[in-house]
Formats: sequence, C-alpha cells, structure tokens
Amino acid sequence: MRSAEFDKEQVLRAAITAFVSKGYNKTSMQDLKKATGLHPGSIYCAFENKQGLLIAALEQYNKDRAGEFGQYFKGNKTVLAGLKKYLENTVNNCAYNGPQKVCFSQQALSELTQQAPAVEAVITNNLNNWRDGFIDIFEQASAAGEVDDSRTPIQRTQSLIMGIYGLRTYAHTHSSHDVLNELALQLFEDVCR
Amino acid sequence: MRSAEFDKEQVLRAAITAFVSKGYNKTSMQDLKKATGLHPGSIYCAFENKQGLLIAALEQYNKDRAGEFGQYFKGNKTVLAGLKKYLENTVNNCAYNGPQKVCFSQQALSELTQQAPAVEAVITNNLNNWRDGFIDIFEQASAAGEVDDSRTPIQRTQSLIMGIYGLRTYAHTHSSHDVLNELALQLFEDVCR
DNA sequence: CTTGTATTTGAATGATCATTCAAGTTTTAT
DNA sequence: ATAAAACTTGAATGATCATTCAAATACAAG
Repeated sequence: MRSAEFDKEQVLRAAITAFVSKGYNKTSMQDLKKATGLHPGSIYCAFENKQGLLIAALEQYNKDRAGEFGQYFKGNKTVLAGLKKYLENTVNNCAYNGPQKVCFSQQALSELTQQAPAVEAVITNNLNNWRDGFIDIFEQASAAGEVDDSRTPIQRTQSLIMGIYGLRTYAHTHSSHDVLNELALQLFEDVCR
Repeated sequence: MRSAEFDKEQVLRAAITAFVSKGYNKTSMQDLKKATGLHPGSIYCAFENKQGLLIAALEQYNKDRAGEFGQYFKGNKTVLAGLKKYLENTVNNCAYNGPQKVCFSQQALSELTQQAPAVEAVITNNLNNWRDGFIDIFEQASAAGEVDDSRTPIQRTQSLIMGIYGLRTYAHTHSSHDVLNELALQLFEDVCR
C-alpha cells in the first residue's frame, strides 16, 4: 500500500496542454513524460495506457469547464448578460494565439470521431453536460421574459452550440479579434431574437 | 521520357477518401497504397512525399468542390433558392453515415493547424475561394433585392461559413437528419434576414 | 523493524511508419 | 534498333512509437 506521489489534477492539466498543442496522435509518450513529469511506467500504472490518460484528461477538462461555466452566470443583472460575457470569453480564447486556443473536447472529437468509442462516449457526455447548462440558461431567460417563446430553449441551445463550434473553427484560419467579436455578437442576437 | 501510368484525378480522389476516413496522421503509406493502387515509390516519384500527396489531394478537392458549387446556383428562380439547396445538400452530407461525412479541408485544418504551413496555405486558399463564392452570391442577392442592406455580403458570408462549420461539427455527435435540417433552416433565415 | 504491497524508474521490446533505393520496366527520341 | 530518360516495383532502412517489465524504491500495517 502506497499512495501515488503526483497530484492527479496537476498531471491531467499538463496532459491537456500537451494533447491540445499537438493533437492526440502526435503527442508521444515522451511528450507526455516531459509535460507531466511522469515516467511512462507511472502513466501506465495510473491510467492503463495513453488512451486512458486521454479519457481522464477529458474528464478533468469537463470538470474544469463546468466550474467555469457557473461563474459566467452569477451576479449578472440578466441571464442574457451572462451569456454575452460567456461569448466574449469564448472569442478571447479563440483570438488568443497559443495553446488552449481550441476546445479540448472539440479537438479530440474531430480527431477521434468513429475511431475510439470509449473516448467518444466521454466527449459526448462532456458535450451533453455543456448543452444542458445552456438549456437551463435559456429556460431561466424564458421564465424571466428575456426571450420570447418563438423558439424553445432546446432550439436556441442547439443554434448556440452550433454557432460556438463554428466560431472556433472559423478562428483556425481567421483569428482577427474584431471579426470574431462581430460574429459572436451576431450569433448572440440571432439566438436570443 | 515516359508518362505516368495512373490517372491523377482518380488517384487523388482515392487518396481523399483514405485521408478522410482515418485522418492524415493515421493514414499510413500502406493504406494509401491500397487505396490508390500506387506503390510507395510511385507516390514519392509523383508527389515527393506523403505531405505532397495531401497537398495535391486538397487541391483536387478544391477543384471538385468549386465545380459542385456552381451547380447549386444555376437554374434557380432566385439566388437564395440556390443557397437553400446548397444547405440541404450540406445537411445530407453531414447526416450521411460514412466517409465523406466531413469536409476534407475542414478536417485537415483541424488536424494540422499550426503544424504544417505549406498545408495550411493550401487550405486557406481553398477556404478563401469558397468564401469568395458566397460573397458573390450575396452580392447577386443584394442586387436582386432578395436581401436588404442591413448587413454587407461579406458579413452575411462570414456568418454563413461559421454556421456551416458549426453544422458539420455538430453532426459529429448528433447526426439526426431532422435536427440538422432545422439548424440549417434557422441558419438560412438568420443569414438572409 | 519487518514484511507485503504499490508505485516509480528507465531501459528493452516489438510493431509500425515514412522514406529510400537499386533493379526492373516501359516509353520516347534519335 | 538503340539509348536515354522516366516511371514502377517492393524490399530494406532507420527512426519513432506505445507498451512491457524487472529491478529499485517507498509506504503502510503488524
């Protein structure tokens, strides 16, 4: 009996950074060793294999993002003001030149779609949680009369998520902060109209 | 002096299918040999290396898509009717379960962003051509009075492209034909409003 | 302190991969 | 017909990779 010497959250966040910067397939165990400080054997002892580390990292990412999500919807006059802030933050992340530019879940989804069911399951779970958060937001906005009932919270959420996906992909080629801001604002209007 | 024995377009289309089904990194030369019928040496003789084949394939894809693009905007009563058809086709491709589900350019962009400048340049060129096509469409629509001038053709194009990116990504997890259709219709309305 | 158990280490393993190359084949030009 | 040039073949090469493993280390319980 002996407990692990490393801090799991710290290791997983380091792994996330490594995976995001090169993509899953191009990130070698050596890269992960450098990033996490864990030797290959330790990684296998703790996470079974490389894919297990990816799954654990995706789960950590989900946890982190879920916590972040709540922050944007506390202490605002209106629910929609929180959504606007959330979108501004998304734009800033997209326009920022460096790692973490993309969403880890979205990146992994693009790379591993239809290739690793276990990974896809975790990602789908992540995205469903995210979606449920937005549905809740739009239900609140609807109850507060901030949006009318011409579209259901689910419909608005679907359009919003689609828009955010698109915004992130758009940023891959055109990362002008101004254009992205304009697009995000238009998305906000279209979704809340 | 001797001309190549293979049909270049045919080879490149086979390569596209191979790349799309596994992603660039996971597609081995053996996979490409099987898909194209070309031995490794021939591929290197004709395309320099694997990345050269990818670039040639992306250029072929661009050509094919450019031809396809025009088809959707010929013989319609209105310009916007053509756009609607185009979006319907996009939905069908997304909902279709199999290879070619995703856009080759978009897939390669996600996988190789900030890792292969030569590849990124070709993709950016592809996407710029695509964008210019839409700008032209919206200028026609504007001239014909099908859309007002509350937004410029460029702005409408940016929102449309963002939406299509999002639609394709959305389809990765939720490929219900009905939901995608609804999303596409809403996108159409938002962009043409 | 001792023993059992779990983790860590880091080199070894075997597979896979992109690329090269020398020999063979086909075409073109003379 | 002959030679030169270009393409094809497919095995060889060397690098890289995920994974394994045996030895070393550290912890917990008795």
